[in-house]
Amino acid sequence: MPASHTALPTKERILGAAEELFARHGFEGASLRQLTAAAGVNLAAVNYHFGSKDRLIEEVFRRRLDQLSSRRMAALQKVAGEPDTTIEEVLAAFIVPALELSHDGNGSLFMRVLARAFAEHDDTLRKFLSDNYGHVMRQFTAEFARLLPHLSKEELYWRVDLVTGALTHAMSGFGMIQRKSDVTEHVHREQTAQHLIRFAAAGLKSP
Amino acid sequence: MPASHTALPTKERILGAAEELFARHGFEGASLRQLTAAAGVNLAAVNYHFGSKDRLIEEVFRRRLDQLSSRRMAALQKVAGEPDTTIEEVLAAFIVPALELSHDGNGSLFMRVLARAFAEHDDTLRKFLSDNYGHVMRQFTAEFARLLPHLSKEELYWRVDLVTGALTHAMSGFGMIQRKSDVTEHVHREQTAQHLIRFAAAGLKSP
DNA sequence: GTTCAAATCAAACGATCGTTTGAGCATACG
DNA sequence: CGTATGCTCAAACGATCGTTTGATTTGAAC
Repeated sequence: MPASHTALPTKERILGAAEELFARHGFEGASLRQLTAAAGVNLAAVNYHFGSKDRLIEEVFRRRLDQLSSRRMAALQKVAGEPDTTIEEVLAAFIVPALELSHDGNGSLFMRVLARAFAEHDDTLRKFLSDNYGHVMRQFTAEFARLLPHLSKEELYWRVDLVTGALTHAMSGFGMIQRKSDVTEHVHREQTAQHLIRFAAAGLKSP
Repeated sequence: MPASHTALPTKERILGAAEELFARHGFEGASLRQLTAAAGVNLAAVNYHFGSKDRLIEEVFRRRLDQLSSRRMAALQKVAGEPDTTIEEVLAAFIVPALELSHDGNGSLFMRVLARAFAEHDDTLRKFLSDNYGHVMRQFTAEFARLLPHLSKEELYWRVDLVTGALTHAMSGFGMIQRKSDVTEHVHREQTAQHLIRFAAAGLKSP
């Protein structure tokens, strides 16, 4: 049981420290000794609570992606299939939940972890992400296909891949983009979303 | 001196194996023992020829980026500053040399190494890349600024960052995109370049 | 107060890491 | 031939890795 003087239970503290160290040093670069020291827990706690380092990595993804995916799906359902839906609305359903995550606690660190997972062409990790969250990408692609009926299947996949690459890259760097002190965080997030949506929409719609 | 029956000298064999293993397993994930075994050389050869693993990593970048950067700069010089230059021409100067590299031997593996370097926010590596090859990015950005005078500095940086993110992501996956058997490699490369250029140009030019 | 399971702990496991050493081999030059 | 010189090699260095163990502590149930 968790000690009462600690703010968070051991499991949560490990997940938080893991997210930060995986973002900064990669999955292989961050050791369990650094990680447990940063979390203020015993070395053996990782294997006790998660079973192994690989399962801890999966839990780091699960904790954030469960929420992110369901928010994206919920936002998509509001516009999917409607007769007057715009590309920009679908992109907003994809981007805004990720931006909300980026501005919530250590969420921006998680976007860096996600960008690493993209760059690592690790088969095990890709299969885990595809099995558990692939349906989200398929739903969005299907909606883009409906709104861009003149594009061939091949052309559509190309553009969706380029959009996700650009957005993942951009959002993994959000921690560094300084918000000007004369705009509120909410306004800043709104402006960022507009940047990304305009750019991605132009790329998708290009003739 | 190299043994006469081996096709390549030890240094080249190490660089080739390093490129492949860094692409597949990352800089920390690929060990010198895997690496030297794959190259068919002795473990100590890395430290003898390169001094350390970190210096080997730098050499892997240097071998490809020296060529890539000079080709990009040469292509840019042909259109920079001219009165009738188009965005598409500047993007071609950036993209085509990278595509040529991707289709040359293990070049596509190097693009994956480069994508990893983007994802790793490692300060040492970023400084090395910025110090040695940052002038290329600055030249291209300056030319984009000339062709897109209505964009604010901030807006321009945003879009250039999104373009490089999308392109690096896309090109790191080229090894997997299957060329249809009824098109020659040259035609395939041409088609790929047109995909990327159209997408990026639309994003840059969006109002 | 006793019991019992969950949680934490220090310590050690074998494996692997990057790096170094010193002997041995090859070729080129005197 | 003798001898430098460039290179390769097996072996070992200390450090660190993920994981496991067994004892100890904790807190609630009875």
